[in-house]
Amino acid sequence: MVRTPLTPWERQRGERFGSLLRQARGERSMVEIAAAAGVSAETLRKIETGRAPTPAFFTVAALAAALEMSLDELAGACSKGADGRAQALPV
Amino acid sequence: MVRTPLTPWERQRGERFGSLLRQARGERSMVEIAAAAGVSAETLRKIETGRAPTPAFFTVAALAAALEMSLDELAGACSKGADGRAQALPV
DNA sequence: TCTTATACCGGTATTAGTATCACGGGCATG
DNA sequence: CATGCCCGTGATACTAATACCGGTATAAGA
Repeated sequence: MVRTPLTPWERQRGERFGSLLRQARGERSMVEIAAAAGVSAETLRKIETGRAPTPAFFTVAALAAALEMSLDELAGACSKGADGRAQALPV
Repeated sequence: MVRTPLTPWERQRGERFGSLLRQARGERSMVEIAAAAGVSAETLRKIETGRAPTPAFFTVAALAAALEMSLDELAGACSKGADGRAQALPV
């Protein structure tokens, strides 16, 4: 095995991550944010829907800048469960 | 064109990004930091040397946590030139 | 009703990130 | 000098991210 396939946990984390972005987007359209971040609308959609669970760092950074949110908060929120409790990382 | 190849600018940004990580690592070994972040040492090496110029977001987040550095500062530092001046993003 | 805009979905193509394997350099110890 | 150990590196394999295309559904407006 050369590259570990994404675990279910990572996919769930991707879904939570996408939900946060969608929530932060609010009323604004996908194309608007995607254009502001310099990524394609399809990419933004895949990230928001969790179909791209581990996006590139600078892609996320650009989106966060377009949405005016903190990367640290974003990463912190995704390491916690939906109920807000801290979630253990897989070994 | 299906996926845009990385531009020279993006590769240079990756080199700066890696330099920052290596600098932050200091005396500690690659394996130590990689193990703490939960990634392979080779991956950390590629990121540090700039051969993986656009690493995954959660990979960077884990490394930043292991190095105790801020993601926002990291992203901000990479959007600036080596001299510290702000650098224009590509269109 | 017809058009338009937005978002979702499936498929496809291509590049890039990540992990495993194998190798060489430095350094200590026998 | 030989041996083993740790670190970093090069090559290779495989999966995932990104982008483009076409189609579909829904809602708003002319």
